Amino acid sequence: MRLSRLFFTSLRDDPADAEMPSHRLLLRAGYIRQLGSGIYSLLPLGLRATKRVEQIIREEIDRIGGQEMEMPVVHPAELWRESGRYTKIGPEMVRFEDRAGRDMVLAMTHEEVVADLVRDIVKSYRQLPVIVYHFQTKFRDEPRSRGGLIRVREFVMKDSYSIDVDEAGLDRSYRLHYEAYERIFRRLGLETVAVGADVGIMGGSEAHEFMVLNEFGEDTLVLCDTGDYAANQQIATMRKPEPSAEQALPKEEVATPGTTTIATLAAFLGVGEDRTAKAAFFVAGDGRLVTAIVRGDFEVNETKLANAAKAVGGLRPAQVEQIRAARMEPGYGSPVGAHDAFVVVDDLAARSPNLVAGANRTGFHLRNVNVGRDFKPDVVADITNAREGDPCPACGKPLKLRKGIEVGNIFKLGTDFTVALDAAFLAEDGKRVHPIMGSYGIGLGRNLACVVEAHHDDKGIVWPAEVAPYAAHLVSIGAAREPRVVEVAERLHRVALDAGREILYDDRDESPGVKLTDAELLGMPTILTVSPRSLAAGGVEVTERATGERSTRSVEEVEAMLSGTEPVPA
RNA sequence: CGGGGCGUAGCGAAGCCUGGCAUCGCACGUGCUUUGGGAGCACGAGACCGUCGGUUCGAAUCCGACCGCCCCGACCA
Repeated sequence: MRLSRLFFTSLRDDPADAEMPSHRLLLRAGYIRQLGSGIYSLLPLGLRATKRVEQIIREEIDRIGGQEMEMPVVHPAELWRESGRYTKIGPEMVRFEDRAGRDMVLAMTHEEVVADLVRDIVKSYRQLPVIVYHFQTKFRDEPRSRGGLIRVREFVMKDSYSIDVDEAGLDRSYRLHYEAYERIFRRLGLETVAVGADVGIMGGSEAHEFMVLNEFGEDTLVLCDTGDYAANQQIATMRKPEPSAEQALPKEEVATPGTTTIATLAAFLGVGEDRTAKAAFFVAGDGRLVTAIVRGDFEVNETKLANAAKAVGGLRPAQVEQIRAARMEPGYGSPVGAHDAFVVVDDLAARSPNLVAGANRTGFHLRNVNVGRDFKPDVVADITNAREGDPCPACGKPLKLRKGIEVGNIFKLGTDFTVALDAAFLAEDGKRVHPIMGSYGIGLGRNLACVVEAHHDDKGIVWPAEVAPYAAHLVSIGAAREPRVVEVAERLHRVALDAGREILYDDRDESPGVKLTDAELLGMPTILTVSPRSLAAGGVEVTERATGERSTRSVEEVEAMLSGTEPVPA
């Protein structure tokens, strides 16, 4: 590909609103352009790199028996009503009507369509197991997109779906994907850690997220150095300290003016934060107020809380009026004397005696509050966030908190979708059975961005060979002065083309500085420089982008490399 | 949705406070020179100053509303 013809332009200056290296570099090097918030065009270079990511994924999913197909982006809303997600999912799903007034949605994911196809096609256990997958556009109207390609609203995802006869089959499909993902990320040059994760709107029983550690990551990971524990903070557990063993003392009210936070309260009373109870207020799907109580030295984990309070439905932060309606006072709140609130207490707080808790009266707290004696919890569960340094639940060593970007996920869905759509097959014993599904996603653009995050330097992108849009970047220098430069460069380009291994050829009439700088910015693994100087030195200067290592090879040698009789240097 | 910030040429910015000819660098076009690390000179093209409304003799500048984008939070497979 001649750079003079390529639909592309590089930017000399960093775009003002790009913060992450991948965003900055993909923009500057002419791989992507933004159309709107969270909506990007892939320019020719960007598409080529994405196709290479796609091909790696395709090969690895094919290898575990996946069958590629393609499902639509626009779905009849009816299908989503059948699964129950039409109402369960909020405004992140785009809904509209077609000309006939039928309700339609833009696909956020494809479990419904797969279940619908299974209902149509799978009649017998003999047809299972099956893994199907496709690369398809998803649209999710995220409340906030960010980080260039890291979090967008429209993106292409590889989503695969396993359909199995029983749990053992699902375990196998899940394991196959786990292993395929490890191979995919290794080939992409990404170091990942698989963490246990919340199942979210997918439902089901088990999920892992493959995470790349990155300071711009949106998820917090809880990791143990020994490698025996890794989980998303949303579900991470830890060993909790043993509360002091003491007798329950009589409750007493104490004036604590201006202490609306645990820190100010503990300081005012001269006690540790671990001797206080913290209240957080939410409103459940059914409108009830949910009060979460944790010890003051811990924080409420909303995912765990939502799972513990499942009985009352999804949670939203409560308004002041709603808290007061339940006879509690924000800043000085506790379930003592409250009414009509669903109370979830953390297991540690429940076991900790004589805590300081809100008196539900501005400027006052209660000493020696004891859960069970002074108020009754509806649920006692682990609802706190793991903290840096908390003991690992597996081995007791201190846990670490790290930021990560989710590059892939795998879910055990179970039979939720097949039951909802009544997709069933006849088992060996003649009984109607709902197959068990799994779903497995990898976002292409996000992975591309993560590759750049992991493979760049101060000059530009440094593509791993497997992802590079072109294996080599040929630069001609001094072409105007020396006809032989053009001759050699053109011949090398021709040779590569004829061998079906197209390279990027900078034939532009630009200064050497511009061309070399662009070559480094664009990031192909090998830079081939043809100039009067290189010809005088015996041929073509070959630079490995990753190491900066340079050597001069004869024209014939380079021709051989490009025509494939020798591997293309990488 | 809450908090903060920003919208001036393709990119990056100044001008706005204190109203009075639309400014700079890079990029772009033409010509000459130059050619191994973002070249030089000359000439040139390119902006309804995000949109709408208001104030004013006069608005990029002041006021109001709206739209868009970025960052933090909430949210999220």
